[in-house]
Amino acid sequence: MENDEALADKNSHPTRERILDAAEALFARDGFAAVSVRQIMRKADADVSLAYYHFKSKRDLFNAVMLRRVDHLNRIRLEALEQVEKRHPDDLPTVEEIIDAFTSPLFDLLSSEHEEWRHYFALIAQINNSTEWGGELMSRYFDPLVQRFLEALRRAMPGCDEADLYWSYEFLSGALTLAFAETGRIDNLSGGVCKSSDMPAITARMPRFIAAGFRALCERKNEAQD
Amino acid sequence: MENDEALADKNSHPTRERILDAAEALFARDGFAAVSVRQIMRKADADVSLAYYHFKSKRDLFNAVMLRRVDHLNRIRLEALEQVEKRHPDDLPTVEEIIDAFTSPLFDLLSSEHEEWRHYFALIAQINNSTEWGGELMSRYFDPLVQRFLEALRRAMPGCDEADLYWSYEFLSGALTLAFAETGRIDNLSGGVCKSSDMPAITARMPRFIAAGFRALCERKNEAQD
DNA sequence: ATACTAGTTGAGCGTTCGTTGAAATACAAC
DNA sequence: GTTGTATTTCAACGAACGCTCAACTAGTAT
Repeated sequence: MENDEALADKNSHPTRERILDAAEALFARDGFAAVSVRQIMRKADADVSLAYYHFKSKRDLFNAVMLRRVDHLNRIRLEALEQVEKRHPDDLPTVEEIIDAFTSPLFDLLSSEHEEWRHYFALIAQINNSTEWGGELMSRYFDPLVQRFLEALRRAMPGCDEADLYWSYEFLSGALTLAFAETGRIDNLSGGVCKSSDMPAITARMPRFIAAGFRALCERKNEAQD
Repeated sequence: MENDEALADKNSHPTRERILDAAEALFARDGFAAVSVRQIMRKADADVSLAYYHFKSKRDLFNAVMLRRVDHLNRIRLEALEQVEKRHPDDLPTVEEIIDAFTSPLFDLLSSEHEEWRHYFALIAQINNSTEWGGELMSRYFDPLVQRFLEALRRAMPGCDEADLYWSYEFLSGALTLAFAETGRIDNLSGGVCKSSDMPAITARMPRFIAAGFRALCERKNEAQD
């Protein structure tokens, strides 16, 4: 918040993208309200008023930061699901395979050299857990894709109760966003045994954990419904 | 952010508590940085400088908001765990029972008339998913209690891998905080089938979902460990 | 009544906020 | 070169920020 970080190379990218990169990194670390436009432009190595020339306002800049990545994210996740379904021309994909198609594209983005996505996922975690923006923004960006995945899950678990399915997704969403936020909490709790940034460790565990949860809730039969 | 909400009855509570209540509600809705001290004191119906008399700074006020509830929270959760263990003088509690002891005290707080806790949980959700504060603050407040629960889980799942256990808790933590944040996301996604504020619906589902996840990760045997 | 402390008030310090407008530059097409 | 458009610079607006200080009131004890 106080120290100016390494500022962007002025000739490496066009100004508009440098602003988006700087805003993404700062919003992700400190949140929308805690970051000033001046701070962003200092990091982007450009004049303050350029933020209002390329984007109309601070809020619109925030939206632009979000929209730059959300389309690509939705596309590769949809492709992963279609890939899984193509692998099952006759039978149906399992719950594990569907959850894996939902999560593994994110792992791929973080395992690669693209540091940029790390900031984006930290930002998503903040928004998802925000009372003021969470419900509306996350729905606007991701609900169509999520509905597509829920449809696949309904087929994998026929007769599944609708409320059970939606709540299961809520639990998945919470676990996923926190794990990707890399807050360092697990580093402290485990005394260094686990590291927030250890993506392979998450890849190996989350689909199994989440799929078991879905099964326990949505596949239960002949039981009282609270 | 713009409209001043119903301000507190000046004679109902002492000033110090009115400030804490107002700060809690506003921090929970808009986040630490988005709320000004003036805004808080307007809602508390008290002069700005009283915030700096009763608390030293905005940041210290925030800490006071947190500390007011965290002790009570840790105490009733510990009691719930001890209650479960007392119910098993000879054998061990099941994973479901331990998870239930971890979560059901929260449900009780929200199911009762105490609207105040609702704000607090929304605040916790923000902090837990914050890159800058999440790791440190959450550990400081909750790690001793969490360690106590993890110990019980180790006994319930002997031979459990340590990393599996810590990651399982990370998933639990994410699912729990999002569900309690009541962001309204599930209302949108489900088209009204589910409601964020429906605590009985969560009570009936979360322990089962989470316990199944723990079991799937920590009870697996004779498998490759990536 | 006096003295002491806890609590409250209102004015205002210096700084930063989001945002804007006019002037300057860059770079293309004619 | 001239025109035109896209981008950049610089200075500044009013408003709000976190915070402080000296004065004032309320209550309690001597």
